[in-house]
Amino acid sequence: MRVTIKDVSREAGVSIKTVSRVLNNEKYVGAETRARVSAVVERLNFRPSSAARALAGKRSFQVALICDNPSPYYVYEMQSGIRDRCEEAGVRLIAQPYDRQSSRLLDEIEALIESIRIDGLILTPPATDNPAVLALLRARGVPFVRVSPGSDVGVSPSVFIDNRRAAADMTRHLIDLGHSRIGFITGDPDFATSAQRSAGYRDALGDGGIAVDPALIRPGTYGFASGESEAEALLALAQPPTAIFAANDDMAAGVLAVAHRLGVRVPDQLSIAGFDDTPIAGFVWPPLSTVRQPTRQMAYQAADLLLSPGEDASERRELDYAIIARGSTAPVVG
Amino acid sequence: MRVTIKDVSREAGVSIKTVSRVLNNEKYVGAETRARVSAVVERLNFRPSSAARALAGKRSFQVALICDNPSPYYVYEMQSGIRDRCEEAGVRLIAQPYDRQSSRLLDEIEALIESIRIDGLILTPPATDNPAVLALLRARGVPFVRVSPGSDVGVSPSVFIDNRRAAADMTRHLIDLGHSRIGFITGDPDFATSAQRSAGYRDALGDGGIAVDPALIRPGTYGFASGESEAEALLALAQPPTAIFAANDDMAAGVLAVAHRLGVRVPDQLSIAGFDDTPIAGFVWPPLSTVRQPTRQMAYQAADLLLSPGEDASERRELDYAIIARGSTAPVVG
DNA sequence: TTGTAGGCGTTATCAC
DNA sequence: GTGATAACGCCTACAA
Repeated sequence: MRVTIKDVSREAGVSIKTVSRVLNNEKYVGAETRARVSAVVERLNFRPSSAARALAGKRSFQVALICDNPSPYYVYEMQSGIRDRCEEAGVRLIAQPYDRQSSRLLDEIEALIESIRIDGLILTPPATDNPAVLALLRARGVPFVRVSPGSDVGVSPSVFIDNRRAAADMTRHLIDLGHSRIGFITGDPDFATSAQRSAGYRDALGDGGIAVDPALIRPGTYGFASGESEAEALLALAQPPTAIFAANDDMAAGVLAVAHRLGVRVPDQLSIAGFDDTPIAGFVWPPLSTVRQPTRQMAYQAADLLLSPGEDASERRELDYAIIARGSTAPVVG
Repeated sequence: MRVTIKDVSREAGVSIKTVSRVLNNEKYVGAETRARVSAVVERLNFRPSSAARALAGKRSFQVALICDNPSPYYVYEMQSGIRDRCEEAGVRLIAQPYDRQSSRLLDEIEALIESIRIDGLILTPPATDNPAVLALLRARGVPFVRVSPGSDVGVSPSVFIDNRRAAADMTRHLIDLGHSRIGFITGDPDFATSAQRSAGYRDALGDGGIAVDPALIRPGTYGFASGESEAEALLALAQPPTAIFAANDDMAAGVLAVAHRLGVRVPDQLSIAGFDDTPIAGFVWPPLSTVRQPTRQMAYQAADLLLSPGEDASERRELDYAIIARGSTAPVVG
C-alpha cells in the first residue's frame, strides 16, 4: 500500500498531528522533533495525498490559468512562467481551459471553483475583462489576478504594460523615420489591448501634427491572416501608406508576406512595425520593428501576486517594454 | 455552504449511494429514479468534489502530459488537443511538468503518481524514450501512452508518423528538383525523431545513387539558433550545398535567415526544406518545403488511447504526414 | 510543544 | 434496484 502520515508518525514515534505540522511548516514544533520527522519523511519517500489534503483542509493546492490567446507563443510563455512559480510554491497548475465561448467559460470556471476548489485563478485577455467572469469570481470569493486588464482595475491585483504609450512610441519612431502616411491594423476588439494600442497610434500622430486618416486604420483580429488581408487593402489604396504598424507581430508577419508577394521592398518602400507578444519577429525576414512585451516577466509577476498576495488587494504592477527599432532605413516612396 | 451529495439525496428522496450511482453512470438504477436524481442534480447545480472522489475512489480524474519541446507550437497543439479530449471525458489535465532535467522529471512524475494519483500519463519526446521514466511507470502500474517513441515500442500504446519515410520523401523531392549536394541539419540527439529523420535522408540519397558526404551533415538541436549556425557552416564550405534540409522548421527558419543575411537567393540559389512540427513555415518567406506532421491529430489519438484503452496494450497508431513542396524552382548554382 | 477526537464528501462493501 | 456503514488520508479544533 501507499505510505501515509500514519506510517511516518509510527516510524518517528510522534503523533499524526505532529507530522502534519512538520509537513505544513507550522510553528510550535521542537527543532529536534522536526528534524526526526523530516528524516523519516525523506526515508519513506512520503508524499501527502493531495486529495486528502484538499478534502480536509481549506486549500486545494491547485490554481488555474485562463488564457486563450491567438498566439501559441504567448500561451506558452504565460503558462511556463506561471507553472515555474507555482512549482516553487508547491502548487499545481491546471491546464488552461480555453476561452472559446464565454458561456462555456463561465461553466468551466464554476466547475473549477466547486469541483476542484481552486485556490486562485489568473486571467489573461480577453477573459481578464469579462464582467461575468469577474462577477462570478468576486461572488465566490476566489482570489484572482489579472493580466493586462482594460477596465475595473480596482477589483483585483493586476500586471500590465502601458500599451498605449508603447504604441505611441513605436508610431513616433515611424514618424521620426520620415513617414507621414502610416497604416494601422488594429487587434481583436475583444482584447482591451487592441483599443489601447490604437489610442497610442492616434496619440503619436496627434503629437506629430499628422491628421488621422480613417482609411489608414484597418480592423484586424490579431491573426496572421488578418494581417495579410488588411495589408492588401492598405496597399491597394490610391494613396497607400509608406509604413504599416500592426497591433501585433502575427499580423505584422502577414503584412510582410503580402509585401513580398506584391514585390514591395521592405523596408525601402514599406516600413513594417509590430507588437511582440511573442518571439515571432525573430523568425521573419527582413526584421520588422517591434514593441517587445515581457510576457515571461508578466507571468512571473502574476503568479507572485496570486501566490503571495500583498497588503494591497488591488496592487498594480507595471512592467517595462522595449522598442526594438529595426530596418530603420528612411522610406523611398514610389 | 456548498451543495453535497447529501443535499441531493435528501431532495430526491433516495440514498446517498443511489445518487452516487447516477453520477457515475452505474447500472442497476431504475430509469425513473435516475431521471429524478438527475433533475435534482441539475436544479441544485451540484458538482461533486473531485478531492472527495479521488480520496474515496480509485480514480483521480486527472491525467498529465509530459511535453518539453523546443517548439511552443508543438506544445500548444499537443496540449490543446489532449485537453479537448479530456474535457469530453470529464478528466482534468495537469499543466505539463517540463522535462528540463531528467532527475527532476522522475521526481515530478513520482509526485504525480503518489500525491495526485493520476489516472494516466502521456509522454512526448524526449521523455517518451526515457528508460527510467518507462521503468517507473511500469513499476507503479500507471497507464501511459507514448507519442513518437523511438524504442521499446511494446511497452505501451503509442502514436507516431513514419519520420524516416517522411524525411526520405522530402529528400527525394529535393533530388527530383535536381539537387545532388543536399545539406542536412540533424535535430537534438535526445529526440529519437532526430535519428529517424537522419536515416530517411540517407535512405533517399542511397536510392538516388548519391554518396553521403559527411561534411554536409551538421548537428543541430531543433532550435532556431542552431539552424543559423549550422547553415553558416554549410554555406561556408568550399563546395556548399545547393539545398539544405533541416530536421525541423525552427531550424529551417534559421537557415532562411542566414541565407538572406548572406545574400543567397532562396530558392534560386538555395532550396530549403524543413519538418513542420509547427505552423512556423506559414510565417516565413519565401516559403520552404516542409513535411507536415499532424500534431493535433496525434494529440487526439494519444488522448483516446489513454482515456479508452483498447484490447491491445501496445497498440500503435500510425498517422499520415503530408509533403508540402514549395519553392520548387530548380537550383541555380553559382 | 504535543496529542486526541471528529469530520471533510465521496466511493466500496455488503446487506436487504 | 436500493440503502447503511465503513473507509479514504489528512486537517481543524480543542485539550493537555
